[in-house]
Amino acid sequence: MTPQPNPERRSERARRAVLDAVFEVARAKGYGKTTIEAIAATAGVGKPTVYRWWPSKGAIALDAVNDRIGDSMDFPDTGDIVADLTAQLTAVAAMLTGDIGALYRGIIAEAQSDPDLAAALRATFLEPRIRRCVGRLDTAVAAGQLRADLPTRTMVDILYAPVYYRILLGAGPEETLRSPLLVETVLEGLRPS
Amino acid sequence: MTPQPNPERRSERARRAVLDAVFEVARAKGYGKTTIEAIAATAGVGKPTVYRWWPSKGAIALDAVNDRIGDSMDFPDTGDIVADLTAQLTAVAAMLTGDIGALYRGIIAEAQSDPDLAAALRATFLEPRIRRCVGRLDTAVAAGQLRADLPTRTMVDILYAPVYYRILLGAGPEETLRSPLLVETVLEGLRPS
Amino acid sequence: MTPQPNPERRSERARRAVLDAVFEVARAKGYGKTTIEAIAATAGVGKPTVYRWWPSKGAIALDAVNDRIGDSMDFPDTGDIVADLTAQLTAVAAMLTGDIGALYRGIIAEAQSDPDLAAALRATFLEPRIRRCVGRLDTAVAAGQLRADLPTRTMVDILYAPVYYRILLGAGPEETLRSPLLVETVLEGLRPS
Amino acid sequence: MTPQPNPERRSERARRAVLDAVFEVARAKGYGKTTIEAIAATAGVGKPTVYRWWPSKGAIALDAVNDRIGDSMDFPDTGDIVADLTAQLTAVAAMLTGDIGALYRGIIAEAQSDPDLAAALRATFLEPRIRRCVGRLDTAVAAGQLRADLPTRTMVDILYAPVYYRILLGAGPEETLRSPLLVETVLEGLRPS
DNA sequence: AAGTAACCGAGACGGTACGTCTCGTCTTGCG
DNA sequence: CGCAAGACGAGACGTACCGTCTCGGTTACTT
Repeated sequence: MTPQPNPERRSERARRAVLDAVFEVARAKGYGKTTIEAIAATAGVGKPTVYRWWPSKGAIALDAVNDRIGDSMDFPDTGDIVADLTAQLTAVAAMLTGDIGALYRGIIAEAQSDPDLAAALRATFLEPRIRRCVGRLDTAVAAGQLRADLPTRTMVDILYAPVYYRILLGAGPEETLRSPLLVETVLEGLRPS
Repeated sequence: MTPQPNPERRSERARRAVLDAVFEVARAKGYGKTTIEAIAATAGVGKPTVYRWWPSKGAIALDAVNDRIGDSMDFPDTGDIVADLTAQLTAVAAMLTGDIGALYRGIIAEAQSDPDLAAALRATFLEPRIRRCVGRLDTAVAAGQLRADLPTRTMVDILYAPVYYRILLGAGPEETLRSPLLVETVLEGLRPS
Repeated sequence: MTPQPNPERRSERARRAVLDAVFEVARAKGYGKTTIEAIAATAGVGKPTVYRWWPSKGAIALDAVNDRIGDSMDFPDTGDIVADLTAQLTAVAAMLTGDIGALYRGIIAEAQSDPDLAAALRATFLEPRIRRCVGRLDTAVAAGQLRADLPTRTMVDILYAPVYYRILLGAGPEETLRSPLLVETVLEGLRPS
Repeated sequence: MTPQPNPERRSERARRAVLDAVFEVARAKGYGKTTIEAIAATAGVGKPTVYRWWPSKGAIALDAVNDRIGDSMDFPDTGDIVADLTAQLTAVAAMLTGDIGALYRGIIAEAQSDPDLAAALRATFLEPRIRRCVGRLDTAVAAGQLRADLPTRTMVDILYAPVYYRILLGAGPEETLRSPLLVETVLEGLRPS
């Protein structure tokens, strides 16, 4: 979609170095004060190399987050939807308060005024995870564990929303991790009647 | 806390001009590309005047938003908690998708890497409104309209979270305004058992 | 002519620092490898300050040369045109082989593909000096020391040309300073018949 | 001297394409804005091929000028030294104001801060031509047409200098082509007494 | 005729400097 | 003494070229 140079000749070494560097710089100075200049310097890479492959700092960070998370946040399926959701949301909340979360919150912030980044965030990060969650919830609905008269997509929103809300609006980690309580409460509204 | 010059001699004209200018510039170029330089120029005000009274762009925007909203988003109390919450959340969602919302989302974004701004956002904007909401919910709990075994503070989080979540993670306006459905669903979980 | 900011508010400190820095950097690394970046850094001045007042490296160098030479190369008038010209041309040749000359040759080089700089070089440096030389030659013509059937302007060209020729085409200093012999020879052709 | 690859295997096609390209690019954008990148692209040649055979842009241009001029500027010998010099200098002045001249002036400019290029310019271009001129002048001296008490090498300097001087210091073409007058005047000083 | 060496095109790379933009501070009159 | 105006030091921005370095591919010699 974006007109890039020949990706076959791309240097894997440089790609790795940049993705690692964005974490390192963000840890040292905070995401807001992270500059592409510093990322390039830390990675031992020329600035044009960075700009050749990524359109913005946020795009680098998104790549780095995706790369680091990989499939490690896959959705569990033990048959118990409450336990699965609690486990998953706790993992997400933990992620959001760690190193990766610092980057991730920066990405969301930057996406507020960068539509391309917002689209990439949805397409490469949110949608796949939402879809997997939707799949798990569909199973639960089929098993009669959740009400059937509400789109599972909407359920996902209701479940994840509090976690993001608390992180982005500044709740401390301890509060965030009360999420088990949240899950149970929200699930009250999702029980089959 | 911040060492400012004598506020009694402050020019009200300059204050008004700056608060109006931040809206005008943000509307014209987007919050992300709004610079203090442009705000000062549009306001017909010297840059030092801006820096004398506000520590950052976000602080100006927060002042402007607070100034413009005033008490207009006060919480209704018709006795019907469902109607009141629906009305209030719809109003919030509408605000977040308009001119003010653009600024507001910018403030939240900037607060991700500016702790001072995050604190100011909580202290001058969120907390007062949350407290008013908590008050209304306490009344509803007392009236037996809501379950009593959950802190009303947590209820507020669960109710508002989906609105913010959808706005900040890029749902379109149409989706956002499905919030009445959300409210009802969430309230299912808050009903007294 | 060039639209600059208000020159009254210009910082004399910054101006001096830049003019000195161009000499220092050129001495250290050669004019060709002198960058505006290095000039600004050496001067302890921001790059925009440099670009605010000068359009190019050559323009800075030209200012610096003019500033340093000042009136020190004024034309002598002892009544003896041969002695005066010899003195003057020797001084020019000496200048061209020293620190100032290194810069000056760089300016001439840069002017080859920068018409604005070429114009500035003629207007602020060459023309005033040529005019003073013409004045001296006119006196000599009036005194019958030089032929009257040749424009004194052309005489100036013929007299100065060999000095520049040797410097720019790479003659060493020793050769250049044979200029007394050159002057005498050229003057043979300028004697009244 | 410079360690090059086996010249026997050199691609004549690439050589020609580069020498032609430097003219084309310089005509289109001016010598100063001519880049090796553009030369290679215009020539349809890889950058390493250029760098393999030439150390700098100036070296390419010098090769191109030498290649294009060839022997076409050979010195005439009609027996009349005044006519021969006038013809020759007029031809040089004409060359210097044309396409080749634009390149040539660029080479001289670049040579001011590139000693290798300066040396190559003298060795491959200037010296052979000066030597041929010296030969012609020696003949004239022997024929009693020129004074014998001045090294003919110096005479060459005095004769060519005004042409270069006017071109390099920015005199317009019309002035430059007054060179016949110059020649006569200068020759006054070279006549046998 | 096959093998092989080296030049070729293409173009990504680590860099440097460019000229611009915006920051937040400092300086200078004006009211 | 706060104000407008705006120059300043600082430094990141995104771009253009630099000169180097792989890559395959294509000659053109060697065996």
